[in-house]
Amino acid sequence: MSGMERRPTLHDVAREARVSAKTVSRVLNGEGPVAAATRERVLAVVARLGFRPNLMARSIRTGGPDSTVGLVLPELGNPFFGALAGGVEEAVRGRGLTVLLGCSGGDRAREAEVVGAFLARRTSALLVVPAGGGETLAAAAGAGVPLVYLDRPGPGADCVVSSNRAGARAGVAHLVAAGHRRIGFLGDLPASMYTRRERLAGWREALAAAGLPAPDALVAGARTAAAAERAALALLALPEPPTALFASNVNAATGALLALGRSGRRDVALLSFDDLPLAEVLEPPLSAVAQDPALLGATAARLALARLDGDATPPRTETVATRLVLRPARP
Amino acid sequence: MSGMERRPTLHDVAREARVSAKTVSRVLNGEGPVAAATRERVLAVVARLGFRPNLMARSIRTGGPDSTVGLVLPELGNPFFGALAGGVEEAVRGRGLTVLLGCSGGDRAREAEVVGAFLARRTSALLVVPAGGGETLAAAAGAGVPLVYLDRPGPGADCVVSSNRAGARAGVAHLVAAGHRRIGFLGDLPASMYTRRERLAGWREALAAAGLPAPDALVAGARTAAAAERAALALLALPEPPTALFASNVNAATGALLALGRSGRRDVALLSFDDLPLAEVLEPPLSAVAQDPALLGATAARLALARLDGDATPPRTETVATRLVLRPARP
DNA sequence: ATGAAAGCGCTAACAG
DNA sequence: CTGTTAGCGCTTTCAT
Repeated sequence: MSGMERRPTLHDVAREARVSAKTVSRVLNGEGPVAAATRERVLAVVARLGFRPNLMARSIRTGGPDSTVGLVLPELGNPFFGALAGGVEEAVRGRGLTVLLGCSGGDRAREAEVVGAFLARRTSALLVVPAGGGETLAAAAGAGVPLVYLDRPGPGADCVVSSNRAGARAGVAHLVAAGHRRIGFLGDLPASMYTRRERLAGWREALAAAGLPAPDALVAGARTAAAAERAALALLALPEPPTALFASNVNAATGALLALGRSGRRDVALLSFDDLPLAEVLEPPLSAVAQDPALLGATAARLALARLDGDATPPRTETVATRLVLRPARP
Repeated sequence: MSGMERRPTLHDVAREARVSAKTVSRVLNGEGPVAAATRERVLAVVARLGFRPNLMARSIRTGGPDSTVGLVLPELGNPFFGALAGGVEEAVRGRGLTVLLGCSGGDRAREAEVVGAFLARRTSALLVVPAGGGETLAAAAGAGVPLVYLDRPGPGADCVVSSNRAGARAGVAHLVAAGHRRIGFLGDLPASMYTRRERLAGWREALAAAGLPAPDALVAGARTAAAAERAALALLALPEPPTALFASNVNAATGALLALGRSGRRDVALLSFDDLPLAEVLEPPLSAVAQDPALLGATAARLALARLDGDATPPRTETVATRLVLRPARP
């Protein structure tokens, strides 16, 4: 009964195998010439002792960044960000990198804290859904760490976003094509938010393209589903109410569905930005402008890896296409 | 134009502040007595240089584990696991720990790989939703690293699960109380899965308690929503079809909803295990046995932290309560 | 083909 | 109150 022993080190292996530490190091890294017999012996001891090289010690000595990628998300309850994290993890694993996960809660101070901790770990790259404007991020990451803004743009670094504007335009255009002339916009709050702004612009563009007015009275905002439900009801109570609603995010869509469901109204069309898992089983099925969060994450990872590989071109923005998912009424 | 300079080290700070490295270290760690004037001077230099202590170097020297917690999930697309990760992150942040995130994809080999990488980083604890039986995990974590199984039990370590059986029993009992005598069970695959087994047991218990038979004919399994839809239709086509369905997970619920929706049947009751975001807006609203994934994660983190704090009691299993969310039909 | 010594950035253990 | 020395586990020189 030995209790919990100290983890074996490279030197332990060296001693047992009767070689020098450097030789063990060589075997482990497959570098330099090593006699086949020696290698066998070393490998045997490594296996017997269950030795695992200490990655931190290695990083320290080699001086390079650690084999982690920092990912900072506003929250994880939202499936969108979960899927995004999955995309990052998968894209990064092939390179032997591990994801360090942090939550900002949408708060700049916490974001700064998390980023600080990541930088202290010498993360090799930083992928961040910026909580604020991202100014502090740009400063922090000046230290030669590739930075990629996710989902929303920021200053002085690469950025990956969905085609919010074009997607919204396509969605609203579909409602227009179905004959609607007054289409309400149910947006996020605060109204200054990047994604909300872009999607609202798309709404305007689609209406303008059809020669329709885009009165502010048809624009409402809410942060929660409950608030969105009230906002939707308010829109429908207008003297000239919309005949269709464009819900620019999941909460807005949920609120709109609640409003329509509870008031029993089946004469108002609905289309949402960001697809819902149960959209297909709703009555009527809900059409949506679907994003691809996993691809968003994977793209950001790819961008960061390119920077690690020496890409020194000016910061660029990549746009991930959205897809209009039409779900006709059931027979 | 300096390009990217070397990150400043503790010695750089010491030199600029005209003190020894140890003094800077003391200031940074708030340990030992330091003259106020000296501390100010050091702090000023730290700020000016933008110095951040290298956490890896510190870990190496102190010999203790790294300030990370490894979390291994089967997938991140599933909101359940996203929320779980959020719970872990939040519980662990207070202790200054960061989450290392890995995906096993439900594959034991990949799981072993990820766990190996985490161990090499000297993660201070391991929280794993085990892909297989967890035998390899128990062995790997023997190395004095606290291990907690999440969502499903495993050998030789702590474990946190939902009250699958009692939750399912309560859900089915509710259907029974509503007068149903033939209640179909729509489960996960493979049938040997822990959560499926437990939920099926709950189904049986509820029926037995009411003196009702629990024929195998009423039990069906599926892995995807599409397959669950077919399975549900098959159950409903039975000579003595069920009048209610108990969907034991999200995919099963989705499939059942599709089956009922597409076939236009409104005479079959449905209740699901694991709540759906849009359950409230469905027609009729869907009642569910809700899990609390964030609490599941937080509980696992708490268990692991206790072990880090020296708790050496035998492994224990904590059960996180489920909650029956009844959603009456709308007026 | 192998090894000895030095050192990465930091802190523990002792001075003074 | 502050500094010196040594050394964590590993890799980089530079020898042999």
